[in-house]
Amino acid sequence: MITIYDIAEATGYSAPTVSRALNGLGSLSEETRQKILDKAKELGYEPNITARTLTTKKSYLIGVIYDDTGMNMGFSHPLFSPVLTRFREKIEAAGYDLIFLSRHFNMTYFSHANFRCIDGVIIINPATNTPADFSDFIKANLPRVSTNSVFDGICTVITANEQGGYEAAEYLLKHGHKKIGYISAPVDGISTAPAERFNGFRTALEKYHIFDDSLYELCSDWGKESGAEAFGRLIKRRKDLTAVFVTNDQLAFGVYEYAKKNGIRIPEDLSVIGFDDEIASEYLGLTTFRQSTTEIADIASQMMLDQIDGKSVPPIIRCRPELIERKSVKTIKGFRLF
Amino acid sequence: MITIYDIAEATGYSAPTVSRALNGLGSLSEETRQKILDKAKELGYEPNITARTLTTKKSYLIGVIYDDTGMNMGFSHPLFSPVLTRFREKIEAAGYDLIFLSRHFNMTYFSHANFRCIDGVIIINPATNTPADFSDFIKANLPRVSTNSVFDGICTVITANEQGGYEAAEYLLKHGHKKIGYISAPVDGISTAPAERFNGFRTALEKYHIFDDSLYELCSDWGKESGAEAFGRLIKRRKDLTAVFVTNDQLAFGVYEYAKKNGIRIPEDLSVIGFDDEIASEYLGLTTFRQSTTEIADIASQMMLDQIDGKSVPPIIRCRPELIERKSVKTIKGFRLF
DNA sequence: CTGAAAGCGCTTACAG
DNA sequence: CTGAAAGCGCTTACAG
Repeated sequence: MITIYDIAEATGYSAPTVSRALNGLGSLSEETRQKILDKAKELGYEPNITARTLTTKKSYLIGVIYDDTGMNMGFSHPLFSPVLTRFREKIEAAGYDLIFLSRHFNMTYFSHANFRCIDGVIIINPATNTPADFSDFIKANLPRVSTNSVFDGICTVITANEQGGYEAAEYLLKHGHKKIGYISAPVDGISTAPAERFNGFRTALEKYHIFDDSLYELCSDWGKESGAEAFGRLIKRRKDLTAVFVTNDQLAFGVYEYAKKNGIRIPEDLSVIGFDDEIASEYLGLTTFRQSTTEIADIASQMMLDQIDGKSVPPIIRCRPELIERKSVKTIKGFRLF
Repeated sequence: MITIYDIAEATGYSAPTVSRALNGLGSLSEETRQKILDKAKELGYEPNITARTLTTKKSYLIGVIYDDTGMNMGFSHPLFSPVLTRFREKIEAAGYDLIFLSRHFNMTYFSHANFRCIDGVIIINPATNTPADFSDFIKANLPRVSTNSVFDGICTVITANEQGGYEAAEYLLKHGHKKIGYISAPVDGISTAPAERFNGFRTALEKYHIFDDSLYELCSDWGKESGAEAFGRLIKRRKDLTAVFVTNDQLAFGVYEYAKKNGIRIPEDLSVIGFDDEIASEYLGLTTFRQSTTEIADIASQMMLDQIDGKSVPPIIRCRPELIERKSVKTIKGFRLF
């Protein structure tokens, strides 16, 4: 391993001077700088971030909080996967590297962050088995951004879920539906999305005074089995339903399964709208919302870099989801709400 | 930030003694150790890996080579996603953290690895735009493992692709097919899978003297459009085909699309076998192979830890893929090869 | 424009 | 069983 001392010795300059030349800092004569740079190249010098971090406290490391526990999708998530990919691109282009934070060996996310001297943290999907606590990050004023859940004191870049819910209801209303159910993913304090989407949905229905509580059904988890069960409960209670809006596509897949087993045709007998636009959704022809992953990641990385630069950032930024029209919604003729 | 010097001062011992107590090294009296440990806890001491790495050259960092360029799936890949998830679990349980390696700022993967003082590297999916060169890793004898492509000098844990190809052909033969096409993903020197699967396939057909070159069709990339085009070329040339084995499910999806557009029914008119078992495959009823991602990741992490421990590891380990029977293969009656 | 000194937080021989 | 010394590779004031 070649160090700045090797370059210092080879050129006759001191280590600090070599350091300045390498970093383009201080006032050096052009000649000196060039000599040092040439020698560095000749010797195949490679900087050592570890040593630099020890003195500067800057690691150029961004911690990623991503825990699959309870989700069981690995990195194949319709929102998380593209957000992580794009965020990584942007953050690496700015000279930072991504490292996964964990909670092994009695460490908390925060102690792990300190252990690694990270410069910032992105919360994509925290573990849900034990409540994640981010207060330490906030107290320490570590640059931080969240891309899926709203946490007080953490700049959150997230889909305009309420608007999505409203648009879903409006879309169904426009297609002539009046009896519209809502199947919700768990409301667990981790993801705020199910409640937000429901709020928008409810607001739209209340506008026309057609909302009532028996339209709402809650799932125990985010998987399709859970969606099938919930829809079963819902349809038994409300046989008059012509449409259902589901928090996310996985649950909607469960509705498809239940429908298939029970001879309910989609969209002839039942219209469905989901959320997420998973890969399989295209194959099913499911009308659903696609979250603006590129926009979310771009803004999140910018918010991160801004905080690192000492700038203040807004507490929350909403990105509009896009309705992907396919063929799971039927138009009911002879009926017009608007 | 609390350092060992703070603990030393608070307890009256020296820094080296504190270090020994904290790390459980050297011969310390139980009393000393306990006093130091108690004080460390009381002060809220957290170790700093940066300083330790500088002296020990051990970072407890494993570099991940994962580049989406040209693949365009982000982290949502049927093989890579679960392998990365499981590998991460295992490696973190052993006290290591995962960091992504990139090639930004004129860095090579290797110089980035040195920059970060990583202890090992896992190659999941290297960038394909510029040929990745791993010779430096090998020369430096850095612990290394590859989970998708075979590189000389790098311990590779990979699916028994040839066996998969053989089994696919055998399965189709057993179901009465004799005219079986093969649609291959690009043979580009990065992924060895397409060629390996083809080899197995070819071996099986040659055994019964029914292989000929016009059964083979090569795709320009791994996407479904490419698969549709390739199948178009193939079926025009060989109208007698009753089945086709496709390197991977994405390409097989293209076959489905082409078939749908051209009134070819699956499996009535055409039997199809894919590889990967993507999520959408289940919805299509595609018979395909599932790679043993858990096994691959478990072995890969073990190989990594073994190398870190100075043990030697085998150059290559093959994991058997599992055939997932669904309904894309028809049995041709009245014909028996075996 | 350049260098001597000191320090970042930790560990490793070497003594005793 | 414990400590004084030195070093890992780099950067930051402080001088001149």
